[in-house]
Amino acid sequence: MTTTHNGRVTMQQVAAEAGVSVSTVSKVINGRYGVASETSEHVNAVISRLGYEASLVARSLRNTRTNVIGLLVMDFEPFSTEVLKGAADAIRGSGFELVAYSAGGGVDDHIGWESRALSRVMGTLVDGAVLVTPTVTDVRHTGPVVAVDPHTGRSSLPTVTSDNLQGGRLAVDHLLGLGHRRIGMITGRPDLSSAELREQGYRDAHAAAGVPVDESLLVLGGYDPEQAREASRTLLTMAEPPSAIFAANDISALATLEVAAELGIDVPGRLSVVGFDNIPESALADPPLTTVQQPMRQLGHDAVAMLIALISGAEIEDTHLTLETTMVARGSSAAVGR
Amino acid sequence: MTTTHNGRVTMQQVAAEAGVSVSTVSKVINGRYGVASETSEHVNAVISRLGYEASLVARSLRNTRTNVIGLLVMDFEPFSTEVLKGAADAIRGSGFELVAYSAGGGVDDHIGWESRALSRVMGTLVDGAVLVTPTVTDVRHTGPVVAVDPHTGRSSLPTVTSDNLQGGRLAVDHLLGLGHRRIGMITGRPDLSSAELREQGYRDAHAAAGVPVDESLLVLGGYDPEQAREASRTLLTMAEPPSAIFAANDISALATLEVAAELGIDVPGRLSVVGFDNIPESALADPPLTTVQQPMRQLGHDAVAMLIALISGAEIEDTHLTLETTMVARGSSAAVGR
DNA sequence: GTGAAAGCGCTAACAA
DNA sequence: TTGTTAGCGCTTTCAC
Repeated sequence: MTTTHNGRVTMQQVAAEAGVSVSTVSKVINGRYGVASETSEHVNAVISRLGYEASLVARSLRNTRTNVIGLLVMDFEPFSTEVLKGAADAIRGSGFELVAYSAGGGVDDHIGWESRALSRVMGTLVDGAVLVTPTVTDVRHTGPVVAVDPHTGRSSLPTVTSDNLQGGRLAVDHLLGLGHRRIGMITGRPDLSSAELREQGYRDAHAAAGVPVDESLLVLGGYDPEQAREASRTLLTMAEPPSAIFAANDISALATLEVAAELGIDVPGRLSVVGFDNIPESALADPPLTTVQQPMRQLGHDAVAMLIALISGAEIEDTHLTLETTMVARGSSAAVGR
Repeated sequence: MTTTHNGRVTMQQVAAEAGVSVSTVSKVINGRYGVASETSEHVNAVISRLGYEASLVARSLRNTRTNVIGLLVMDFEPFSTEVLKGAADAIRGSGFELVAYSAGGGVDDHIGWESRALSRVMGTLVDGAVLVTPTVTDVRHTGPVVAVDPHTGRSSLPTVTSDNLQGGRLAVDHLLGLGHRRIGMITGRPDLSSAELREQGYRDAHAAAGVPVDESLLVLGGYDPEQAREASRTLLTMAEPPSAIFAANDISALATLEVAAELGIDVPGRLSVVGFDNIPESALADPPLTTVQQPMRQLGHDAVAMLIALISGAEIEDTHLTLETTMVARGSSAAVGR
């Protein structure tokens, strides 16, 4: 009995043990016709005795179809894991399996990680992929792909996203309604359409209220906690600091809360903070974060549903889904000067 | 130029385009010696022009080492995704990539999914795997494996888990301290050591306080929301219902909260509820859930760290890590009869 | 310095 | 009904 480098049981070994050829074993496993029921039973017995299971990799290499869907993320942070939960909801009972793949998040990988990840898995490991916050508009078309929270610009990819413009307005209208007139913004990842639109919502809200925008109050946060800390510090140590800050995502808002605490600034007494996403962690903050809720799980769910339809060759009427956002008022925002 | 069934660019195509052989392309990619720098440059140019990236699958099939670590879960629910976040933390900068694989969660897959998943990926796709809440004590040893929140019984696998006995005691001591004497328990998945120990903690706390345990007050919840709803209903519609319920995990506690609301039972006025895990969602509940915090991300982090050490062939002193739990009092528990 | 050939574990067309 | 063979995309001897 030949043994592989590692302990894995291969089809070879099953065949040898059962005294048949590999192809017979293959036929038994895949339920192909033309195998004597006796042989079949015997082979199955050997299979379960040896605990054999076909290698996903070898099978993928050979077959066009793998029945595996990939969810490609740059990193497993709160947003992408919420999307993942939704994707898992949609996978259940679909006959597909889900593989979530993190490209590693190497520094130089920041741009184009999705093309690389896609090339590595598409067509071999997975039948299609969901890309979460990709850094490019287009990927060389290698198979069915759906983007969640896509890159700016007209994308040729099917996309699923939240109504970020509306969300941005919601957040800033909330603050304006509380009497704030000097509202800082920690902006998001400039390459993502979501960040662009949230900022546009900020501007629209100001325009609608007739409040001029002070450009110095917009600081880049890049959806990144470290950058957002910097940005917060910049805003809060200005000569004339804002009385409220709208952060483009919850991670950034949470960073703002930390910086405010470090600087001894009372929230919401002297500073109101509003985030975006409503990641589960936001409710745990002190004070609990006021934020714009976007349906992250639904994003994942709908993206997978669309992808499965695409893989099945269905005609999709609308390949650009936009989901609603809602305001969630918690303890981090209050009327100005209260 | 040969084209594959799907749009993927293969090494074949790169070789053809560059006018060299596949093996030369392979050498260039892997930085092997014995390639003219001129050729190398040319090939690299073609590679980036075509956007080629080696297929993870084909490469895995050929190589023993893949530098990919697998995290195998039955389903992506709050607990496993928290573990995943921690695993991602540990992966960063390690040189490994992370693939999270959900076995699909088919009904008949409930037992033994991990053996199957493991066979499918180990030795080909991944160099080692973290198993989250496996249903078996032992897996045929196919390579480095670490279990998080393992099965009951002495496991031959390295494990990382929380101090569930202490956690169970913490929860019930908390309730006893509030004056509760009739405390129901919604138990967890009977095959998991965590569930067993949490229940033991419940019993120990009672014994220490000299309060007898009413066996009819322990109902199976299986860590499952649906089962936990049933269990809650059973407990709350008893002739003499408990004044407090300790649920073996937050998912179950959240279900209890729902059932209580449906039955018009005020929490914490007439019923106190304590969970276990402190998943982010627990703080969002109404009322916010009192719970035992276990370091889920740390579990994932430590499991991956141990796994990497194992893969590197390091000698591990202690292969059974146990992490501390702490009590988090929120709004769902209060003094009895208040 | 380069390419031809074998083989990783599997499936499918074809022969026996 | 069964086995032989070729080949999926890649890496690695080993000739040239």
